[in-house]
Amino acid sequence: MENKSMRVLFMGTPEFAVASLKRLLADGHSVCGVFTQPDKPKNRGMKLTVSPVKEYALSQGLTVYQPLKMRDGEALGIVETLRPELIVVAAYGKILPEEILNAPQYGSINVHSSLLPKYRGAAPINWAILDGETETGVSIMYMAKELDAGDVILQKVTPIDPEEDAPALTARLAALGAEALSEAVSALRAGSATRTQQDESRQTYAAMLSRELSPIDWTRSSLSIHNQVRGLLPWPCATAELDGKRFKIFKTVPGQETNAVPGSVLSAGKAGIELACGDGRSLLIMELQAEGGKRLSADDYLRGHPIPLG
RNA sequence: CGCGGAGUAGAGCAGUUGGUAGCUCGUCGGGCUCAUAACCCGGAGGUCGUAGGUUCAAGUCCUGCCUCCGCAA
Repeated sequence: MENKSMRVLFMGTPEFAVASLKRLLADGHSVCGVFTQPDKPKNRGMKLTVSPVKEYALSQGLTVYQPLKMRDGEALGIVETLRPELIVVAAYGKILPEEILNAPQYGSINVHSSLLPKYRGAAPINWAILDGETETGVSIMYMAKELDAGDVILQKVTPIDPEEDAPALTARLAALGAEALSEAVSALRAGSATRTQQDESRQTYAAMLSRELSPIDWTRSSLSIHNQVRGLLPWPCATAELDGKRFKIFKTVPGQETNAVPGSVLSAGKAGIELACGDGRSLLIMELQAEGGKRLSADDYLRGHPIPLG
């Protein structure tokens, strides 16, 4: 067992990355340090928020580093001091310079939640859903200077359920990613890891999400709006205006055929709030949240807030 | 101290200028119907987030605290 373990420097920030860090520890690797984004004032009251990776790392007694910049030499200094055999990056949120990537003898690898070369970039899971993809997966690849463009070591594919939302898929891919990472590290250690160049002609880019993507355009198809709702969770969320108020929409179900004007409310009851979309079909809102209110099922919401049809 | 909204029956809401706490749904009992997320009748269920204060009287006004949420990041 001893000779199978690696001295690893881990870099990651959100919940997605925690599964991979956990797996490295469970596999018996020696995690010599953890890089994560600096604590930032966030949320209501601008409270200082600690990243999920930092929280977990500290609970395991690991040493956490939160360099502000990757290129001022300080980060490289830390890496040289730690002397990792391998750097593992999972949704760290910072671009690493080549000096750092190439420092470890086994190099640096990344856990990316898409089937590269598709969906390079910051929000691959969300965009896969937004685009209505029926399958996605995780890739473990070497890190190259260009973002998410390095040679792939291995990939794992998984279907996307038509009702699955981004948080659910993220959780599954985090587990799948940890699994793939585990295999990749073993292969690297054993010298049996392969590397496959990405087909640049097929690459697509998953840009960061923004609130501009939120407003629902009811002239679009029922299905694409449904994808928008599932893909934009947990942030920035699809939003709709109903009865003059703005709502976050959390869950929808594609409905029936209709010839009503897009955006009009066809019914509002136990089954949900049914609106007409642009492709002659309707969409049922099942879960929503008004400003200042909490997340409610359409049924619960309607009890205290009748919505006029039309 | 970034801005703002909210805590009232199991759930969602209303409660006007302070004066016996109300609505919809659910729930329980009964009835009606071939039938129904149907309809009718009746009942149970609330220390109004919490601690104080003002008052003859506080869900309602004032102050502190707790919790939840929208915006902004």
